[in-house]
Amino acid sequence: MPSVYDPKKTEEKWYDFWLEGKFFEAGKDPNKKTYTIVIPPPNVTGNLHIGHALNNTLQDILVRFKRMQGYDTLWLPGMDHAGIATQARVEAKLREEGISRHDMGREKFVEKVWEWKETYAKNIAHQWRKIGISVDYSRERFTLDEGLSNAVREVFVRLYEKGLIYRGKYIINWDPVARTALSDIEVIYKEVKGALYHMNYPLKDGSGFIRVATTRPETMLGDTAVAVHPEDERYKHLIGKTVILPIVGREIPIIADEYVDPEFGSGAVKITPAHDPNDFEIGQRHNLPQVVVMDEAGKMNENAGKYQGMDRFDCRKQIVKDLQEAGVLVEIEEHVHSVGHSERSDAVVEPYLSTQWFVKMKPLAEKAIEIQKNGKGVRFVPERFEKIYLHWIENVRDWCISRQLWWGHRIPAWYCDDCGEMTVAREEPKTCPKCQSQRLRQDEDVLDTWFSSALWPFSTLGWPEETADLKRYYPTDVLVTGFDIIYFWVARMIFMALEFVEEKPFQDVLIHGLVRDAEGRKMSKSLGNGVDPMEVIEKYGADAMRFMLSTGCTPGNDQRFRWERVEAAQHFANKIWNASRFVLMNLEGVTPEELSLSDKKLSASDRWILHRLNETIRDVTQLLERYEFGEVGRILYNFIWDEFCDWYIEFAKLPLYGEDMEAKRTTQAVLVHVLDQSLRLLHPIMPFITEEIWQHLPVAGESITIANWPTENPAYHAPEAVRDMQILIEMIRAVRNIRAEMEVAPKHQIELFVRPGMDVLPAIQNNEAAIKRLCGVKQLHVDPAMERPEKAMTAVVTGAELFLPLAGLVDIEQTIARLQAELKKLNAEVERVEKKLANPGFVAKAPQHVVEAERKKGEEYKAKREKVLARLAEMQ
RNA sequence: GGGCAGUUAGCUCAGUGGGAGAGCGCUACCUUGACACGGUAGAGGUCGUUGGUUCGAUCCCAAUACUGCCCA
Repeated sequence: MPSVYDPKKTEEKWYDFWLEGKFFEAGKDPNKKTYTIVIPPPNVTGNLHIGHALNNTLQDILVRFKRMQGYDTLWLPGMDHAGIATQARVEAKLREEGISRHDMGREKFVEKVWEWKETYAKNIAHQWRKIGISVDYSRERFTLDEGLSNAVREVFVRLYEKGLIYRGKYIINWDPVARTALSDIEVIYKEVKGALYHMNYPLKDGSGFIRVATTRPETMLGDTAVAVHPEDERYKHLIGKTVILPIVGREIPIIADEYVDPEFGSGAVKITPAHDPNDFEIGQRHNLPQVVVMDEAGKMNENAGKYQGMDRFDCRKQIVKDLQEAGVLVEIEEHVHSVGHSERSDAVVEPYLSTQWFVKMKPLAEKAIEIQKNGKGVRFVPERFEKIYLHWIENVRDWCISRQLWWGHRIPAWYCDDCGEMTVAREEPKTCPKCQSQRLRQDEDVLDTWFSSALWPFSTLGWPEETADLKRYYPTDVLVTGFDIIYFWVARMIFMALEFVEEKPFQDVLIHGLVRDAEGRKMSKSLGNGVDPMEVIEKYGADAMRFMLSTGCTPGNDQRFRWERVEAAQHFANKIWNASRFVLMNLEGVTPEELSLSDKKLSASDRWILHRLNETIRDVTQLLERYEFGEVGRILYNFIWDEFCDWYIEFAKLPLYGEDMEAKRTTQAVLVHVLDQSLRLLHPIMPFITEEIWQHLPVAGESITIANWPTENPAYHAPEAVRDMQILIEMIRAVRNIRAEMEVAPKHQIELFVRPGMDVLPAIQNNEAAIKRLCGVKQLHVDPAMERPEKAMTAVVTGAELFLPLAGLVDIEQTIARLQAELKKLNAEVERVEKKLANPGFVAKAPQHVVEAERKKGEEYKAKREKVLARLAEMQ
């Protein structure tokens, strides 16, 4: 084994090994309990970003953990066709070649997208294996594959038949760049500096004018009324009168409607029913005409008169100029307001009147709200996200599901060219059910991508067929995802599942944060600050990346990506590697039988590390159950590095290099056991390096991926060994401290006198060799009754006094200074404890064990202080 | 406007109703038979501010300031 761990040489090898062994395939043992996760399907067009790496790592940790615990684990992989995103990218590519999708036609274009899909799906699959995820590829799904498309149709038809899907002409959010409708949540509101334009609309009777204000003056071309509040004294006399719409010349009425806020602007508003959602509703109440003045690309249409063909923003400039010249526009006021932008194209969203398909949300939401409120709902981790979810689902509006795209699930509705009848069906109808005509046309639109994603937890398991997988693995155990798609995805999966499978889709939802850049900014293409997980793996290995991502944060919180942290994780991997090298190098000629721990005589350090291993097993297991990955990482890091490597291995060198064969065997057995168990505990986080090392161990089985998860062994419970080790460690540190202060060369062996109390005497006597080795001591004298040596450096530790007669080096001044510093600390501690114990409230009300602990501490501090004072008295 | 997070060592972040922690960085020493991606010893914080609850608050509660996110 080389002295530096090289992830590149090992990672690829083991992933192939795992696949060949089919360790990740579910369903091998019907007697096992199941543990199921469905992967949040990444968009098929694109690379996995560092957020996917985090998301996948967390799931992999859970699945590997449960697999080792003996569950029949199914982690089901798959990808999403990502309608707008994918289509936009393929269109952009075609545009470079000077082709539009309309040139190609629908069929050819969709074929082209499928080609792209194949390329990118391969790419993502490759990235999955690099990250090391333990998914069951035999069950991989794609949102547009046949089974899932059947599920989509089934759901659509059933909802339609129930009256929960309808088609109608409403104001929707229109993306003029992607030229499609959007749902409410695909609109992102941003604060934008704009202006409020005040205009005087002249009354028809010549008696003056009425002032209205707007932020979108170009929409005035579509005005069909002016509205005022019915109780507004300023305008009461004008209700029912007519104004002449400037430029257009259309006569429009002044109407009264409660919706108008008399406080805002002039208290009178222009009404554009075809270009504003509120105006649309007012228009419906008052039977106003709806004049659409723009086309699908955001250009002014034939209803815009001389502005026809102009872009909406150019038109705004021109119309402002014209209105100013006409004396209609009387004031322009700076105004900050929030403007909707398309989540995908970032285009300013246009409220637009058009015919679309909708899901009626209230009845679906009700079920979800009900189970959540009576405690049978989904458990959100962290809890606070439940409120966010509930608030949304309680206020949800109908969902616009039709998209004017070609890439996606085509809406299963057909129109008869002869009688106009619409048919919604699972299979394409041959003839019109009303007039028997064969001239049927399928609806051109496709469904919102999230419609199919909403079915993911059950459609991937075979629904609507009652498959064995669906029976066995549904509902899933946990969904792991980011808070940014709670509305888009989590909420929709829940209400769809409740409607169609009548059971919630997952027990828990684990919400994680974003991975931000080192400055805390969101990673984005436009900033170019994204981190490619493949680059991280290339440089540091997947294990280091996984350790860094999964242990770098608290649940639900964002984290910053810092290369130094990946480097630290890499160093940790290397540390484990070298500790393992040490163990393996010292096993020559040992048979696996000799490594059995039973009937071995254990030393204090053996019992100590085994006791600590027990505690580590307990903590890691509990923390994983609670999704506390950050704590798991820290605990394993500290146990392996600070306790196993820094102390146990150093203690182990003595028997390993010594003559006592029995002691040597014992140490070897403990080393192998602790290493084996540590590797298992670490495997879910760092799968590659743990498999690599584990396979070198004499106790290894087929694969660590299916090795048993460690459990506590009560036989190794040894709190007294912990106490002994604490004393030894304190002593060793004190000696090293003096050596460092006195600049004693590390190679220079010294003489050490120890005057222990009777309570610590056995611990010291039993470990004299270790003390000598770790302190660089050639002669060690231990005697509870010893006389203080002349001219010696002195230290006081718990239960013992140390004397170092450093010939020619003893510095009285420095010793006094150090003892005085120690005295100062002890004084402070004693004072703090005594003050506490002097407080009758504390003694009376604090828990008994806390008071006891304080008393004990106080006594120890005082005893130590006495010794320090005695030493000082002798020297001064 | 409503809601939710965060504010702890130079930096990035953990954490706990009872003696403040890690990684990186910094200082000194050390290539000691696993590891310089290392070892040993150290320096460094009135836990945002102000009140309250409590025997005791960095932790619980309230207010407040700043930062960020979500919703309208």
